[in-house]
Amino acid sequence: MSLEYAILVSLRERAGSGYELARRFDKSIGYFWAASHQQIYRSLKRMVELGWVDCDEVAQQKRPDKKVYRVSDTGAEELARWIAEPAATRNDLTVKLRGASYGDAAQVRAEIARQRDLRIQQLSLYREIERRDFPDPAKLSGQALHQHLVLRGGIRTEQALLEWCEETIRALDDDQE
Amino acid sequence: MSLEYAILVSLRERAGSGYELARRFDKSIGYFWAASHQQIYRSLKRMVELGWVDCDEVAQQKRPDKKVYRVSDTGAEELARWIAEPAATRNDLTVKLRGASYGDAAQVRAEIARQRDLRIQQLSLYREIERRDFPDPAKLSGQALHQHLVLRGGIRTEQALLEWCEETIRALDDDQE
DNA sequence: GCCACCTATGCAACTAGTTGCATTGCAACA
DNA sequence: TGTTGCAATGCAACTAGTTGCATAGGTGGC
Repeated sequence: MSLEYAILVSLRERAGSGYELARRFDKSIGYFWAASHQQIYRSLKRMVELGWVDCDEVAQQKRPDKKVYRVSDTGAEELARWIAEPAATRNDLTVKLRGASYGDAAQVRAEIARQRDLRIQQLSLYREIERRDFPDPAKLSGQALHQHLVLRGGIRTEQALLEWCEETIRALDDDQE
Repeated sequence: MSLEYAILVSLRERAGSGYELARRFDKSIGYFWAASHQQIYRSLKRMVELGWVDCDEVAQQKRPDKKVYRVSDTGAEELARWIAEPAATRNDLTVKLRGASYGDAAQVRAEIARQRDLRIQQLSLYREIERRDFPDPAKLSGQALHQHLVLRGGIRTEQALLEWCEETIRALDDDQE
C-alpha cells in the first residue's frame, strides 16, 4: 500500500518524527488523505525493519524526547522503484505525482496519461448507460430519479478526474521545456 | 458501516441470493463501490443473526441450490433509521440517496444540503491555501508544481462534489412538486 | 473423457485503517 | 495546587476489505 511511500516522500522533503509527520499529513498530502498517528508510527516501525529509514533519538529540553527519521539509500531506491510502477488507486497516483522528483518523472507523466485514458473509457461507458437507461432525465421521479442521480455522481467524478489529468499533463509538459 | 445498508437497499428493490447481489453490485451501486462476494456473504450472515433479513433455501434444477434473502420488518426499520442519520462518507451519502424512498426523503435532501455546505467551506479553504502558497501558478516548477497540482486535484474533486449536490437538490425539489 | 467456464457458497489468513486507552513531561492558567 | 492542554510515543482490540483456496453441480467444446 502507499502510506509507506507517502511517508517516504514526506521524509525526503524533510526528516522528521512520527508526530511531525502526522501533523504534516494534515496539510499537503492530507488534502486528500488522512493518516492517524497510529498508522504512521506503525509504518515507521515497519520501515525501520525493512531498512528504508534510519532513526535518531533526539533529546529535547522542555519536550519529551523524539525519534527523527530519515530516508536511507535503500529507501530512496525503493521509492524510485515504486514511483515507476503503475498506480492502483487515485491516492497512489497522487502520491506518485507528489514524489515525481524522487523518481522517473517521465514515467509518472505516462502513468497519468494512462489514467486519463481509463477515465475517458469509463466516462463513455457511463454516458452509454445514461442514454440507454435514462433517455429522458427530466421525466424521472422517485427511485428511478435517485438511481439516475447516483449515476450523475459517477459521471461528474470521472469528468473531474479526467480534467485534472489533462491539466496535470499540460503543466508537466510546459515544465519540461 | 454502510455495506449492510447498501445490501438492504438492493434487497428491498428485489430479493436475491448472495451471488446475485454481488453481480448487481457490479452495476448501479457498483458505479462507485465494488464489493467482493466474500464481503457480501459475510454481511448477509451477520444480517441474518441481527434479524434484518430472512433467508429461504431454494433448490434449483441445473444449478446449485441458492439462498434467497429478503428484508424483514426489523431490517426495513433499521434501514429507515439509518437513512435519517447524517452521512459519514461520500459512499454513505450515495447509499442514502439511492435508498431515499425507503426512509425519510426530506431528511436525505437536508443531509445533501449539509454536505453541499461542507464542500463550500472546504473549497474556500483550498482556494485560500492556493492564493497564499501559489500566488503565481504559471511560474511553478518541479516539486512546487507537483504540490500545486495535488492541490488542484483536491479543488476539482470538491468542485465536482459540490455541483453534484446542487444538481441533486434541484432535481429532488423538482420531483417534490 | 477431460478441460474450461459459470453458478453458488464459504473458510482462513492476510492487510489497512480506526478507536480507545496509557504514559511521560512541561507550560499556562486560575 | 490542581486542571487543562500540547508534544510525543505506543499497545491492544476492533472493523473493513482483500486474496487465496476449496467445494460442488452443470454446460459446452474438443
